[in-house]
Amino acid sequence: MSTPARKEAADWLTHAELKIHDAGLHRSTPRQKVIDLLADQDCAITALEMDQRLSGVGRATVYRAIEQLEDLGLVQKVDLGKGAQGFEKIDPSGHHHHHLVCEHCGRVQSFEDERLEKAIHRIHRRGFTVESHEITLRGRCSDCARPEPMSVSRPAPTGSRINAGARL
Amino acid sequence: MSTPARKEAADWLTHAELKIHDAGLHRSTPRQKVIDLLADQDCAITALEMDQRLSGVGRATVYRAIEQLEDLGLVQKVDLGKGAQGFEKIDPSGHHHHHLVCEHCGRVQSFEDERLEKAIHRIHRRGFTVESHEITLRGRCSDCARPEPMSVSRPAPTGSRINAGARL
DNA sequence: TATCAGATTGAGAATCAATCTCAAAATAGA
DNA sequence: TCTATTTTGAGATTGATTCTCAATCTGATA
Ligand SMILES: [Zn+2]
Ligand SMILES: [Zn+2]
Ligand SMILES: [Zn+2]
Ligand SMILES: [Zn+2]
Repeated sequence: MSTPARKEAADWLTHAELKIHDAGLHRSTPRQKVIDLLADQDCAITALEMDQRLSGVGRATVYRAIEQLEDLGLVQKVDLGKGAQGFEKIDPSGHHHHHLVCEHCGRVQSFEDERLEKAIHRIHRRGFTVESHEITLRGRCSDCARPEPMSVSRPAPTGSRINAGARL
Repeated sequence: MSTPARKEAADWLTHAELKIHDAGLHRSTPRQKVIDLLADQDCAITALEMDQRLSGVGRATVYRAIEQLEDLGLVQKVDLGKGAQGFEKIDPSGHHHHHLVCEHCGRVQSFEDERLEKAIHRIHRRGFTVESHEITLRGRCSDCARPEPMSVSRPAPTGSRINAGARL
């Protein structure tokens, strides 16, 4: 397939590999696996999930690679709620999305909103150089509509916590 | 003093105590200390910091109280960067601020922007009920202006990681 | 005020993510 | 090929958060 998303992923991969090389880093198999996995994702993935999915790559290497990619401006951390941290690639074109997180089941959706981006870019505070921004909308997805019956515990719905980019 | 901030703090405290009571929770000294401490803060404070500042209150109680207050919609978690989680009170009036986080030293400033709020409120996605939002701008504070000389390590500036509401 | 069911507490253990260590292995360039 | 550098990963360590559960406290009622 050759959806725009797939093209963007390829762009990012090329761009990432170039920057890695320029930084004088070696081209090692374990790190490359981490990069390839990130290139495949449309949205955030946690470090631990990467570690689980990548056989033949040590935990330390996963965390190290993520940190290097962060330093090179190739990936960014995103807050997935409930204290979970995820990482997703930063597209060189600047194209990006933000997140809707269901407080109840933890499901994550992505969204884009041009008006919001404009408002963000208009913000300037003296003495502070803004380099990036993160926006998270919290609430309830359709599966978890309120009002919740006054049950004691919260039987969280099943399913992946991260739902790749349904562009609504 | 009786600044607007101080008044808001008092409002929150009253509101919080009422909600605690309505929820059928007892009025215990340890939990009250947690609530009082939160009422005093203008911006986010970490759970561990609360634990350190509160003598005569067990760690478990601090975390428990925070969770209860979260469930009652009285406090919210905020991402302070570097994986640090903070908590701050939610004013019943809906008045709130967002955060600027220095990627280099971790300093946190708060800001308000009406235009941004308007843009946020205009966002609607079918099947998702937005209940709250979190916005974080990342970058460099004046003390940590780029470009950073190609030093090996990062000598983070000293000082508190959280800088209360300088409304710029 | 006495009583008691239910709420609350906290010391310490347990869990879980993330970081660190360092000897061994892999890489890039000469 | 040779070697200086970079990279790796198993396991130990750290640090934050959660859990456990017997002892204590509270609020409501008699
Ligand atoms: Zn995403
Ligand atoms: Zn944006
Ligand atoms: Zn704040
Ligand atoms: Zn807002």
